[in-house]
Amino acid sequence: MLDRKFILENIELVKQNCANRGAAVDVDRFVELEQTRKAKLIEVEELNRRTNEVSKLIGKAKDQAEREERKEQGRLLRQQTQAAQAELDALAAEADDLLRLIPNLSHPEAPIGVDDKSNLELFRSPTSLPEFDFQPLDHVELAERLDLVDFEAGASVAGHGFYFLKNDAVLLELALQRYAVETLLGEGFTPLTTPDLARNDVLSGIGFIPRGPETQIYSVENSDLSLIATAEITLGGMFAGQTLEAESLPKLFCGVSHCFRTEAGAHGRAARGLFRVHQFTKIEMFAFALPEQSDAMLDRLRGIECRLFDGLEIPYRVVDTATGDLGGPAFRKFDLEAWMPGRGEFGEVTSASNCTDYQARRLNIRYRIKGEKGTKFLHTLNGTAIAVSRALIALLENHQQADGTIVIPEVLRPWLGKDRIAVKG
RNA sequence: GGAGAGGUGGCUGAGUGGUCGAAAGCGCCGGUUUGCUAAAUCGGUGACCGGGAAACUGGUCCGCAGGUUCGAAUCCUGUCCUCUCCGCCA
Repeated sequence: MLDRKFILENIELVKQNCANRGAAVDVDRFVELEQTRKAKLIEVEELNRRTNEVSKLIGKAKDQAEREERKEQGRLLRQQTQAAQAELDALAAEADDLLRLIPNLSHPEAPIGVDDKSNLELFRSPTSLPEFDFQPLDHVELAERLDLVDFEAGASVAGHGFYFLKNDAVLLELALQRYAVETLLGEGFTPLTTPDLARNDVLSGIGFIPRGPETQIYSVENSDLSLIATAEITLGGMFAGQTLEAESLPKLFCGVSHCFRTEAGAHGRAARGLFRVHQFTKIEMFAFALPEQSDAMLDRLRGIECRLFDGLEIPYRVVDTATGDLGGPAFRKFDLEAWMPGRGEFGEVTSASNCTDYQARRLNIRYRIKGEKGTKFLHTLNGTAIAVSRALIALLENHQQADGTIVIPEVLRPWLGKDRIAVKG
């Protein structure tokens, strides 16, 4: 969320930003609520002050009569205080609900537009698009021929959108994980396997809505837990409520986790095969940074994503995400879209976001500079290293050969133990 | 899952109804002393929200949420977490 004071001082800017992002939030109503809230706060504090004053006097009362008289006075004050406090709480809750709906500010260079059609292509990969002298297959057909994925079994066990990886696809998943983690270790990231569930207040701190008709999240009945949609949730939640030393920043983590998404309302749209599934494995990068570090850190995360896909010899383009497509927390977001021959178009495979202090403020993650008074909110960033299901699509489809085999890129061979996937026997 | 113990400031740790935002020690910052370092010594040293140009000042915070009371770190309830023992288990 944004700083309440900042909103009051920059009402027009915030309204314009909401419009650019397609966020229908009543900013004026928030401003009005916030102003009455402040006035009420002063009133409550004054009542508290008087209540405290009276309470202190009771201990020093000279005799029983005076004591009783003051107690009565205290009782009356308490009633008034409680009433005022209740009004304040109601105002604060309503203002807070609105505040949490206001999206982050947007980077001045982010393209302005209501949806992904306004995304701006920045550059393309050194790997050029493949030229096939045969009719390329899509990953579903390839997986079928090579016996790599069992969609039917997935559907019968857990429903549409679930799948079993099989044979070399399993080795590929492990190889991709290992490749990503090794690369990130070389970059100074601390590797973590994270919980696949998280408390709902962590979810909403990161910016997800755990329950409700629009939710993308599976929640666990009779508990405060949900299945995570990304390790961004657990990694970001690690330091909730904590104050870190400035000199310990930036902190870099890579998380290995499963991701679960209901994909409510997304059926039929590019839903074939592994593209839009309810569960996948992902290696995620997460950074806790000082404000002055976050711009460069976003470039760094994007650079790592590019290098990972360069190593996989997969063609892609990098886009600067338009304001309307940023979601709530991101200040700026770069996506890598890999070429997917089966669809004949680019499909999102990774995403790197600078969320500035938006998540940190919700999760209350601060930093302290040695020798300076007070604390400030740090910046959080996240980026996909490898989302296995989508990386598999790009890998299979781009590296397919005329003879029906898949050539494995050099970087995965040490982990896979072979240079080619072929039909068995 | 069962039985206990406990969660207090950056850390250790006192505090069982008022003068407690909280002893003491450590750490940290500053002064004095001092060839240098160390030691000694004196003083300062929590966070958040608000008011004020500032000095300063009001409120809130002793895991979290409620309750009792004029008044709660302290009493009550719930909850989360940690530790120990037992059971179960990959």
